[in-house]
Amino acid sequence: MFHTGEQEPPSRLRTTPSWLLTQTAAHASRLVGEGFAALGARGYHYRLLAALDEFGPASQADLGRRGGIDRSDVVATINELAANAFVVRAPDPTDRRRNVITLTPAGRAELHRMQEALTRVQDTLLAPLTDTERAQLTRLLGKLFDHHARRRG
Amino acid sequence: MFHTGEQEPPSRLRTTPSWLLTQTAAHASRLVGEGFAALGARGYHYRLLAALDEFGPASQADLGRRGGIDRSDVVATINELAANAFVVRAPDPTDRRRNVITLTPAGRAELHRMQEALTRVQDTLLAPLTDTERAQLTRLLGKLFDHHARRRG
DNA sequence: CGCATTTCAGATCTACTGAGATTC
DNA sequence: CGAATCTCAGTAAATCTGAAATGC
Repeated sequence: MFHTGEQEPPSRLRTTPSWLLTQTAAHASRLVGEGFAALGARGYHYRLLAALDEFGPASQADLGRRGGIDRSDVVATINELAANAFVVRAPDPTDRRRNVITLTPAGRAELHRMQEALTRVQDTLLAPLTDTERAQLTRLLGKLFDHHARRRG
Repeated sequence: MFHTGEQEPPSRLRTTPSWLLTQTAAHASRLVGEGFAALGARGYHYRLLAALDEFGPASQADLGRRGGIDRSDVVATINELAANAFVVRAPDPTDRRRNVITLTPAGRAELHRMQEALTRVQDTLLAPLTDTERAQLTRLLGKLFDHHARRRG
């Protein structure tokens, strides 16, 4: 991104944590996105498949809450996953407003492929960090995630 | 985001650093974006103003490299900044392919407003971390940023 | 009635690609 | 000629809003 040599990167930008987080994260997102794109998938697919794998069948609204995806985007993503037979969408007999989304074996296989892609990206991304630093980073991010993920978006 | 109570957040997602980074970062980006939006500005504006403030007048191509913004998006962003008289775009007499972009006093004032907004967001974002942890996080992110920012996007 | 769920249409921001015109 | 610069048009992914239809 920044050209080779001649200029140092912006020092003020480098000392602003939220900015660093945003920037580094943008980079991480891009790498993760590329990893998923190689499978013809996207982040939304992973989040929904992972949520289904962990919590079992759920309504679309619940999936959205668990995966942090807007109700509106869940619809489109489930459409795509269902078109690939990675999930099944069936009306909930106990509440006819809802659809029950169920992970299929093919969907679980797809999830595993995506997880492997994620692991590979990890190695690239965290290359400059030692094992200790990686653990530190995971802990700090987990703390931030726990704090923010459940109170307002 | 995740509903109050009843279910723990996805544990597998919580132990994947690149995923945590992506997710937490998405949240940070949203917060930062909201902070900027309150000023009628966006991240691109901040990046370009900050780069100009630190390095002085530059061509659009250089600004793009320094701020990690695509050549194409620099054009549109400079258009907007120039429309608000935050920067001046003038042809480079020594190289007629280039425009020289210069920060105006109004642009510097705008940058300061954006920096204050960023500081406020910081406090919200890093609320769950101690001072030591904040320093740790900044160091780790800086390391990642340094490693990745200058070799391919 | 109020509320939740699903769905669609549309908007924004960041990021990237491709192509063309100009100039070095 | 090859390379860099600026510009425009268009695409993609993630996120969110508003409104409508349906059912609790």
